[in-house]
Amino acid sequence: MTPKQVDKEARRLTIIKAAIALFSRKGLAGTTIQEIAEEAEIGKGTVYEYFDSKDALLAGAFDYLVEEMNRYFMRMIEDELSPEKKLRSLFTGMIEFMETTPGDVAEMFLVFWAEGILKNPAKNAGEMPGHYDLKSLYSEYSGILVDIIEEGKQAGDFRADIDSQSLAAAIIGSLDGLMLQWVIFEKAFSLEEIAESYVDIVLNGARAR
Amino acid sequence: MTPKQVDKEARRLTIIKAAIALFSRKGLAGTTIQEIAEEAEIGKGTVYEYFDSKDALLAGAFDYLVEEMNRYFMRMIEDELSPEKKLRSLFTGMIEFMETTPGDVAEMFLVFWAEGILKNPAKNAGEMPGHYDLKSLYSEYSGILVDIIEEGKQAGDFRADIDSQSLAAAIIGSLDGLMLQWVIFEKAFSLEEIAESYVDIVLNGARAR
Amino acid sequence: MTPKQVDKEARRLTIIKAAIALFSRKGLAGTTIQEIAEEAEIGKGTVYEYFDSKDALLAGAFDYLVEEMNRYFMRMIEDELSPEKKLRSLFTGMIEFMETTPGDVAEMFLVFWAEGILKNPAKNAGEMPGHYDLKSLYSEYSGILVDIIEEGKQAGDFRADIDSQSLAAAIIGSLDGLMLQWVIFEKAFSLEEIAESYVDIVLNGARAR
Amino acid sequence: MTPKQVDKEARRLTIIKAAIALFSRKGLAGTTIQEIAEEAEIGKGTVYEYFDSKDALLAGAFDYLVEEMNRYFMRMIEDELSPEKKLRSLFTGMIEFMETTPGDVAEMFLVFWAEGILKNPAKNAGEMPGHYDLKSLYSEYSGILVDIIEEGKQAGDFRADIDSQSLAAAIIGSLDGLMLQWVIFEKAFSLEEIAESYVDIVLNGARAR
DNA sequence: TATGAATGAGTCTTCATTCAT
DNA sequence: AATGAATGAAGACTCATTCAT
Repeated sequence: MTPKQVDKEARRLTIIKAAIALFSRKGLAGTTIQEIAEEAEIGKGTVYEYFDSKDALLAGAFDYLVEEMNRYFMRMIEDELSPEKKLRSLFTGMIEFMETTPGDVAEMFLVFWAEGILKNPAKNAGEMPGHYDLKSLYSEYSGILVDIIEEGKQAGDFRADIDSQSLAAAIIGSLDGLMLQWVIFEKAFSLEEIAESYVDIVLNGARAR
Repeated sequence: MTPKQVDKEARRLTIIKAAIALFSRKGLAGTTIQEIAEEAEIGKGTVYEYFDSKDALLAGAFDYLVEEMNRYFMRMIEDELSPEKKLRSLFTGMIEFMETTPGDVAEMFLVFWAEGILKNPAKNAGEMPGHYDLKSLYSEYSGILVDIIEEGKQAGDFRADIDSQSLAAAIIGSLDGLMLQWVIFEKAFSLEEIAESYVDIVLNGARAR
Repeated sequence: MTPKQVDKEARRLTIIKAAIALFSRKGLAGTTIQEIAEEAEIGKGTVYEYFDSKDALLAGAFDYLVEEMNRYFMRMIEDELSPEKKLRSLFTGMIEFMETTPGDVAEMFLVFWAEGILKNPAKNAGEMPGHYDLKSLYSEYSGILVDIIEEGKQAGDFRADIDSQSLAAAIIGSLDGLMLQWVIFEKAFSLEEIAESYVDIVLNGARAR
Repeated sequence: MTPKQVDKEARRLTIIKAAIALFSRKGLAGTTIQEIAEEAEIGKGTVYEYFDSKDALLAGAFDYLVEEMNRYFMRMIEDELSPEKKLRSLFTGMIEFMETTPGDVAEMFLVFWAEGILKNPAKNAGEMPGHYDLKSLYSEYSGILVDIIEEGKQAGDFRADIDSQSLAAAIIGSLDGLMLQWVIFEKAFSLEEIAESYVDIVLNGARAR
């Protein structure tokens, strides 16, 4: 009566992880479904039982990584830390996330950037099945940062003349830019160290005195 | 040397520009040589008279854009400006460059990032004919910035305890991150405005007082 | 024999009817086993409990429809009608059969023709598991017609110089051709009406006077 | 300046003939583009230089065969023959056409019927790139026949009470049904002979006296 | 030199069939 | 007996690259 019993959620995750491992190393176009199936140790057809298309798989990988990232960041921020501490732990959290999460997270985001923007449905009119939304993601994170910065301005920690939106954008951009250089230089430098100087400069510039 | 030579150079450029127009809109994998030929109003075979392969064409586009960018930035910096002015004009120049140069420069850099890193010969052992070198580019720009920052430290404009390397990286990363958000939000915000706040924060944090 | 047996037979029929509904609408190649299972409201695997293969299922559908058709026609002919009446009721019966039987019978026959002839084991040397036999079917029906025609010749109803075989073929061909046009014109004309004129012409031509 | 010189029209025809040879033997679904390419002695990709898809190729085959058929029939009819003679030569022409034209014309029409009706755009809502139109074809031929029959009625050759539309349909249907039986019986009987009896019956039934 | 016709390697995707539960 | 998860063979189609003209 009952068919083969499988933990579909677990297998779905296996496939996503296999996909991330390969996409992050060879890009979307450079990776075949065949390879993903082999990495996940399943048959090629099975991938299609869980994802409708290669693009849907990429979207699945996006959702997975974003959720992981959220888990990390929310933890960093939710406590009773001071606004400046919160911003610092954002950097720390991001670094920890990138170093802890298996697979090359940074490279994977590169892929999300390229695919998400170049295949943006708004630009190239046409369908884009299950495509993820970078804009929402960045808006969401920006909103969180704006709140923290406003809190800091209220508390008198940050200069009152600072535009929260701009600072939020600057911080997010710094994180992205940092990550980008990290992968460009093949992770040859310590992310912690440079992030430290990085955040010092940005926060120093924002600090009221 | 001969008049023919000039002609060839012009056509080479036409092809590169056609390629940039398309790569920046649809990505490398999403663009066919056929389309590039059409955009350049030449035959498909002719593309191969000027470039050995699609990858070589991408490399050609990279070299072209980098040269254009260099022209811009060197002009911004070569004068007798103060170190801080120089750093400011770096942002200004970048924005001007992106808004002036025909084609979607920012998106094109996205492609360079993704392709240049994911197909890095160092990672994927194997030949990578005519592949460009993001590392050298970033090193070069970093070096220029370090010189400016050192000059600023010498002059007492910047805090002495600042690590020039880190600040340089931070500035470059900021530019990249800014550019990235610009394309993510479909250029809906003013690059000038946000860059202004951006550079204020960074320089404020670096300024000695 | 056992109650289970009855149940199996009923389910077999359900599957066949589901298959007919789909094959007649989308063709053999255009229909998946999955769809048939869904239409029959059973699991995909269950289809294979009743039929060894998709081809066997087509053969099953053929046998089922032919039997239904036979039931119809035999009833039309078995009585004490005159030969001409019998021939007329053949047309009537065929029309009634096509309009009464659920599913698109006419389209289904189109599928049988195409598959039965193009995959004829005699032509494409090789096994053709469970393939039905159009030739026998047509021979059988031809035989029945020949008998009726002979009877009519004996009785002086039909011209003596008529070749029974040829007339039989002509009548069967007329029915098929009529059916074909009916589906080509998407059943936009009345089958009854045209069949009436049709049979008039054929019988008029055959009638002795 | 000029590329490889090829007679594109001739090559297109070669491909169509190869396709007809294979489609008529193994059906549409049973034939691969690879096989067609081999039959035409060209590369697989070349087929796609001439036809956008397998379906477009089938449509091309349809157009080709219909044109060939038209050429035949128009020749049969255009002269100063009597209406009855014209109808007779329609049968003759069809037989000649089927026996003369290389490839299995009759089987090919079977494929056109099945594909053209089952994939009819009107039924299965959706695109149907370059699909041929059986309805138009049959309408056109019906129109021609109606004209001939009307002419015959005018001339007093045919009974006045005959419905031209119906007789036209009956004649076309007869031709189709005849053709169908011919392929069902693997062309084991003489098409000429049976057609002769066939047309005798039909025309006899239509003849005024 | 310029061209586009030819090509086949390579890929996504489908789906009939199998089989563990 | 019933099921649907797994599978891989198979095939349509794409496109970078070659090369005859």
